[in-house]
Amino acid sequence: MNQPMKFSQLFMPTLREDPAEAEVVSHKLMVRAGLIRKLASGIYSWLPVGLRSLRKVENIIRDEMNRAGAQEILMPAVQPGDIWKESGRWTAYGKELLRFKDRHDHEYCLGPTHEEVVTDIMRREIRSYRDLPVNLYQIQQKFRDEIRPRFGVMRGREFGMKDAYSFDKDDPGAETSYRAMFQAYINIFKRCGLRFTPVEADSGSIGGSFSHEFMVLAETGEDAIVHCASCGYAANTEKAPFVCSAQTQAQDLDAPPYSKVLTPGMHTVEKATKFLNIEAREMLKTMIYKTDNGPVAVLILGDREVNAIKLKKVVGGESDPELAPPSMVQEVTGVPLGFIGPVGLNMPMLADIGVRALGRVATGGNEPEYHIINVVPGRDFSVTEYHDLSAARPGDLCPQCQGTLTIARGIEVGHVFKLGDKYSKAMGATFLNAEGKKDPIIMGCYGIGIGRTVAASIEQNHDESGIIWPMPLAPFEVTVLPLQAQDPEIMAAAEKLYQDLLGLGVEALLDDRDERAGIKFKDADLVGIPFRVSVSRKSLAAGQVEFKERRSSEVRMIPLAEAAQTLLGWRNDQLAQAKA
RNA sequence: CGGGGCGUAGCGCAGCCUGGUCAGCGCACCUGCCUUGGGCGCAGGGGGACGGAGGUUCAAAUCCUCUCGCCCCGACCA
Repeated sequence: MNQPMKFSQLFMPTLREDPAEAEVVSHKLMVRAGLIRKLASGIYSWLPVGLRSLRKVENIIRDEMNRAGAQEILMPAVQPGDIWKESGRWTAYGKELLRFKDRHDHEYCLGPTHEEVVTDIMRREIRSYRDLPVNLYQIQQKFRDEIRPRFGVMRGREFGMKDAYSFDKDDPGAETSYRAMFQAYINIFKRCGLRFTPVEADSGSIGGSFSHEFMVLAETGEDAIVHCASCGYAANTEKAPFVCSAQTQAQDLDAPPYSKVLTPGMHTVEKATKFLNIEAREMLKTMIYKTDNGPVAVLILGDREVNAIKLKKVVGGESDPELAPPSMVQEVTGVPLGFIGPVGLNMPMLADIGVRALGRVATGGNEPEYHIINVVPGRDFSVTEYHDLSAARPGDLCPQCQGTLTIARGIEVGHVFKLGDKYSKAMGATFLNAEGKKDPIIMGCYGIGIGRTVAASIEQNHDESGIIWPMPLAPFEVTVLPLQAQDPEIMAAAEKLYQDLLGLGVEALLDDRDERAGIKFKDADLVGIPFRVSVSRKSLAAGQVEFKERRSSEVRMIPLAEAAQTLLGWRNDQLAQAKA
């Protein structure tokens, strides 16, 4: 890693202006500072300086993964379609899976993830419970044909990822593996100098959640997370349980019989509630979803949105439930979009728990151009089951402490997930337990987006002048600037300091270009090297060099003779601090 | 997949509506002088034939058609 590097030889094409195509700071700065270049939409090359930071993230990950007992492997990027058919994902995965055929017309895909491949490895080799547990990981390029690549390396199609897979003989073992990875992730992101929070990504099943996302808090994050200030609870908005703020009410037995109201053209909650002069939450909307187990009706409060992930958990199946297209709605219910209601609807009806909080509601009339009012759940229709089906949102109650949830944005840099026996069962990865009986291996998977972690770090650490690397990710730790490069004395002093730093194991960059001081300063700021040391006529006359910290802008003079040693100490302080 | 925008020199852009010395500006690059602690100044210079294909026209960067690429927004909450 500590390759000597002089600026005059370094391939680091910096740009004075923002690239036209970049939207977010990290993308702009990564291009401007010469870390990356685009080849095609969502496909990037990493140039030397960017690669150095990328490698640092990788090495921190390796270090922590190895320490947690995982072993590194490398699996193929190209995978045969067969194993995907075995797992059932050949059809379930959707368009993000880039498929193609080889010359023999055999089907292949570019791996978006590697559950199938590792499971295949393990099913061939694992015989006995004595062979378990095992945890394997790799750092490799993945390909997902994203609908809309965005934000540079943050949501690319090809991207570097660390993925680990744990194999255990039973649930307690899998839980232990999960916890070890969870802790390793905390260590990793801490060492990367990120401000992050692990977030529950599963709607808390009994015995705790076994899916967490590691979110880096940033304005430009693509994910919304809900957060409770009072107890620290955090969860992905898509997955957070919805705690109904109102108490469950008894049926409103005083309600008059329901009655039809002509509501021509009022096919949205907004229009209908306005027309009926009621609040959106007093309206029950009926959504028809297409699921692997057939169409279902989902009943939910008018001001809420269905969370497809929660729904999937209830209905089961491989693929995500999708909202039924209008034609299908008509076909299944006999009613056009916008007027469906639970009364007289003959199909499975799942209701959100929020519905229970209402004694009487208005709903679609189940007849074109009609709504009905004074509908009492339980009296006028009965639902198949009540479930938590709506997406959480700010203002909801915290599921842990009854505090109020607020919303924040985050970048998902890591995800730990207990898979259970999904793949091992489907692909026949079994072992003989102590009783000599066959059991499926219990798996877990654990991913980290590497390039995304680099981008997230920049998103969190920058100013108007450029990147501000945290020491552990910095492509170079110190840059030495001879301000008058033509002056042999200055150049010699700078060169000596540079060599001394290298000798001490400090990653130094010597800006030996014959450029004006301003240009060197600008580039140093742009690239974000944490420590800058200037050697000039003025400073040299006093036997000193000028030190400037990128982050704090703090400037101080240090004696030239002790400079290397001093910088080493400060650098070590910062590295140690990141670990603590 | 739907909507919108863009493609002119390495980068950032103007020109297009109202076809005809419009191929131009800033930065970068090259040469020389100068300057030397925050992208310095002056002078000179090289580089593109306007994403691609086809068409209209006496004439096309400019108008039309197709095509490729890139970017943004949206993707059905009944």
